[in-house]
Amino acid sequence: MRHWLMKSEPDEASIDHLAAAPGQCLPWTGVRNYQARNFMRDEMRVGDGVLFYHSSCPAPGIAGIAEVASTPYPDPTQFDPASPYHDPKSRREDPRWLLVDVRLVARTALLPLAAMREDPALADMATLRRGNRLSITPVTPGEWAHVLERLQVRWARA
DNA sequence: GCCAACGTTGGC
DNA sequence: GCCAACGTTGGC
Repeated sequence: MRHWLMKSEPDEASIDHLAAAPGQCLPWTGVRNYQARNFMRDEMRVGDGVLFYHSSCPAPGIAGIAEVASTPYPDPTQFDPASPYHDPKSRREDPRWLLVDVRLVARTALLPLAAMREDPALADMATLRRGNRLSITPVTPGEWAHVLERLQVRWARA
């Protein structure tokens, strides 16, 4: 099993939205970056662990734990002209953008970005690297175990 | 609002 | 294929 950090703007999809969703599960819509898409399309498996990260907000940081809850499938928003994620160049016969569903495992206290940066155990985290803008990044087993420990989350699959 | 960093576009 | 221009991300 692999582990991931997935960024979401809480205005759009916060950990609270996830907790309130049917089955505490949401489709990860809106990814329009090929590298992030490829992680979902090629490397994620159902049951993979997810650090749910709040970005572009007053208090950025890890807000909870989630898991990958589906295999990849086409992001419906790419075909919706009314959606901000509409992609007129994507064809239904050959969808450009795929997504996975994500299910809540645990809401946690916020692990603020500043605290992540101060933590030597997280010094090499992909998402903390200079200039990184990827909304989905791999998390190593060590980083995953460390974050769950800090957040006091016990998870059978961890 | 600012700005660094990166990704994408499109002319050539 | 190159690369300048432009757009986006995301912290501050």
